[in-house]
Amino acid sequence: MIEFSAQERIKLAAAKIFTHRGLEGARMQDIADEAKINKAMLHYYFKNKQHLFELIFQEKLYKVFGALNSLFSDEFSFEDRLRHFVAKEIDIISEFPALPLFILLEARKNPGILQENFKNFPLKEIRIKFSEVIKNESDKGNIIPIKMEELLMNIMSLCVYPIVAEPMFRFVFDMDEVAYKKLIKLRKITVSDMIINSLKIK
Amino acid sequence: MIEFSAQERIKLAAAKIFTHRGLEGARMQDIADEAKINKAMLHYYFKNKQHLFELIFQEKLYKVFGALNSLFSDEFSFEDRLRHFVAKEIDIISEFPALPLFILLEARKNPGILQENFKNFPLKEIRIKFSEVIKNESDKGNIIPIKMEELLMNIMSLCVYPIVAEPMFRFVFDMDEVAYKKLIKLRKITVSDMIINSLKIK
DNA sequence: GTCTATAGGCGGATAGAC
DNA sequence: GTCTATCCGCCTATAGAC
Repeated sequence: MIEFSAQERIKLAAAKIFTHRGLEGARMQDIADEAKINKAMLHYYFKNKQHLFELIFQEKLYKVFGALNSLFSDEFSFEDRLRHFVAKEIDIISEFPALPLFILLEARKNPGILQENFKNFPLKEIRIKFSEVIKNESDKGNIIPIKMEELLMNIMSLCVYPIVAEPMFRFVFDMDEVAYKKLIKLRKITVSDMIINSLKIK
Repeated sequence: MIEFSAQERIKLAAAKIFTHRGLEGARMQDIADEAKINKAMLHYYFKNKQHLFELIFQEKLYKVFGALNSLFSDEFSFEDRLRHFVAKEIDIISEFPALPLFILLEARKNPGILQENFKNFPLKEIRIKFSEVIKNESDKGNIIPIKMEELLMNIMSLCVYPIVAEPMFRFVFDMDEVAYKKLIKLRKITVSDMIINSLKIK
């Protein structure tokens, strides 16, 4: 069992509380309890609640978007890279199921927050690269032509939403946690299959 | 222009503020302002914040699930009903884009809330009916066999997530609001096509 | 670095006049 | 039914002892 420093424990605790309850819903006392630390110490290590929040927000944002890079590799076929991306995205979101919810809620409350926390990330390059990859594959006759936006949106939706919406789907389907986790794991295959199938030339 | 009573204005305002900011993020003052009414009047018409919140929550929940019924009609083909359901779901969510976010956030904070607010809704019957419909179609050789859970999850994900995640996708794709709305509208067709295509027997 | 005690403000709720 | 004034508790933040 690795020991974490106070600072690390606070960050882990803050990530958990903020992602589950949002900025307003989170209580500094709850973060302190979770970190097994005195409430005053939060203000010693991090100036204030807003400050701590922004730090966590930025870190999580980078993590979610970082997975996009697995779409660009020369070693593997386009199909393999898609399968890999789907599996990775499902793993990342499964680790923090409330994370997209948290990011989206904050982005709706504060429309500029994505820009502010994302200045150095090469989004434009990723867009261009991914468009090129798709164009390449369709020029070679491997897949139908499709807009980068539509494809990415479909993949993300099929991967992310079932995890984010676990409480709702489990309620609708009357499933227990174990059965649901199994279903999500299975989706690494079924979602990949569905996406790849939709790209096949008829 | 129709005039709304104070009570109606409060409910509309509360729906807007709660769905955008969540229970703790919402300010009674903001709801009052939005309803063009005095803050004290909120407590005259509705006992307190919690009370008002639960009312709105329940109403919205019924609306989201009500759409499921369009999957069962004798007049239309299975394919047509799927197309209709997709279009309806996209319309409902577009009207209140933050609604699923709000429901999911609250469901994570308070796991029992769905049960509590949903006692009289015939979820079990809907599950059974939908399974039967699918079984029927696959027995007739119209579609591949598929689990009710998987199909519904795919449809909901492809419809709901792009609307819920508008701030994020617009940021990633660098799109303005008009272009994004157009893209979503187009999805009534593309999502239906994708779903129906995935059910086709090869 | 850690903790206790407390300041200070925000926001939900209510009293009471009209 | 409507509004103003005000109360009060909760929660962030800080002062200050150790």
